[in-house]
Amino acid sequence: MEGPSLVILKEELKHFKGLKIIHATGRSKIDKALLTGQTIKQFKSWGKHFLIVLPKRALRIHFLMFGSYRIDTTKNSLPMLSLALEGDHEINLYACAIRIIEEKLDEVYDWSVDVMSKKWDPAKARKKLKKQKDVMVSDALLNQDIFAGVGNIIKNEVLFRIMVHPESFVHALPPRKLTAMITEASVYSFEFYKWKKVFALKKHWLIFTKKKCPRCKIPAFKKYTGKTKRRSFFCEQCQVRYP
DNA sequence: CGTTTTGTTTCAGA
DNA sequence: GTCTGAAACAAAAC
Repeated sequence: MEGPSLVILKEELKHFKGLKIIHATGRSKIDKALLTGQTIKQFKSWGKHFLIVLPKRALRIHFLMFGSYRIDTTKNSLPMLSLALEGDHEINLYACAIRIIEEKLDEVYDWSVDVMSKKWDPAKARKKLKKQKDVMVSDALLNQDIFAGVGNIIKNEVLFRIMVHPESFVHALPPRKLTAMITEASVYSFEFYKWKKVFALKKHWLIFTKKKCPRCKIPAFKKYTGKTKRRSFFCEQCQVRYP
């Protein structure tokens, strides 16, 4: 689940702010006794981390690849965590990694790294990218310390939009391409968010899972690229490879 | 029905 | 120390 999906979840849950947790169950090994009786102060997100803020601590939910949730309803599988709230509400979290954060969130998270945050700082991303030696752009975009929230779909779409080959090296990008990559990581995340909300995400994919290039129509490539070895879809003709 | 995947952490071994 | 590959985790689409 990529960053924009968590922004949507935050919106879906905003009316539960201020409600007390009556009961917590599920397969997660966290100490659920720490949660009962606590009031939900806020829902936040940092990249792919979904945060349920309680008075003294926070719950950190990571949905990984296959995580999902249900609000006021259930799935057939066992939830990793189920929160029964006041007013007969419930939040069910499935196939996710859950941790309790005892530290202050501002000490744990640099909000300016989140591409969808109001505090997103492209100049900081650029500085970090300048330090990346022998790193391919397809790995750099997935680096959560630089582009928190960007996942494999966003990576592919950003690289197609800026017409850069996924196996290009960061240090070889011309300055304007580097700027475009940083800008588009944030811009496309907001478009992902907008389309996902109206269930029209796939419809707008230009290259991800596509068989041919929408621009020049030649067959698209699929390759597991970089150290992260994640799927990259690209056009060998349109997307320039910077060595 | 086996394979694949919107992801990350952990750990053994080099 | 530091890097890397594999395993672990989990669920549903194809």
